[in-house]
Amino acid sequence: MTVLLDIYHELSHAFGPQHWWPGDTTLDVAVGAILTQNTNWWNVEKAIKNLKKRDALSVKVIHTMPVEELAELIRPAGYFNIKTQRLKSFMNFLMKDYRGSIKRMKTGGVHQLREQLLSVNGIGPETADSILLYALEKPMFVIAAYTKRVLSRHRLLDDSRTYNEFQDLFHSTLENEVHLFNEYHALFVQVGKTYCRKTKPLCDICPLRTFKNSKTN
DNA sequence: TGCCAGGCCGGGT
DNA sequence: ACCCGGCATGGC
Repeated sequence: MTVLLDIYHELSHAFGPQHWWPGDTTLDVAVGAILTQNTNWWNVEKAIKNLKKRDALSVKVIHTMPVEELAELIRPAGYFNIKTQRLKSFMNFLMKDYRGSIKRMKTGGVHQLREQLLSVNGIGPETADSILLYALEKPMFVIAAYTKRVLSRHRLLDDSRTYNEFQDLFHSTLENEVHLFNEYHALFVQVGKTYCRKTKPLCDICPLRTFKNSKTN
């Protein structure tokens, strides 16, 4: 019925299950969401590995650790000075509002949680929604640069639309289900990386080429 | 080699 | 309300 659901099925068929953040703890996911801002996931994995090796993937340890030491551990993720501050801000928030336990966020209402996350310095809409969806398992659709690019390349929604307008499109035309949103966002990243790069796009063999100019509502 | 990666902030118009 | 420079490592 809806084009967006058809696109999901096409991507799912083309790429299969994405299983982002499988078996990771709630905190692993949230830390990963901050570290991966404008950064290749491969670099983030090295930083996460460094943290785990030092038993530093915990709210209290990151909260307490000297910034120089933390920066050194997450260096491979890039922007390490700014991301050190962002991790610190996030842990401050968890200590202050949730007594240092991110799991305590799970009982909260999704809209209130989103506002709280957005108020943390260093957490914007995509990072907040990634934490809500992948860490707290709330049905919040995540919009990435790839999501915008893929949809605008196919003339389904203009790239100049805002984050919230892109998000509303998914929230209003799809069932708000965690599993669907989880897979779908990951699939947009996958198809974007494979066929929708800024330079050398492969539009002629993209699995979504037949959806060009489709109406989205 | 240069460009890019699962953004966000702060200062300027 | 936008627009833009800065942030930084590692892979292709």
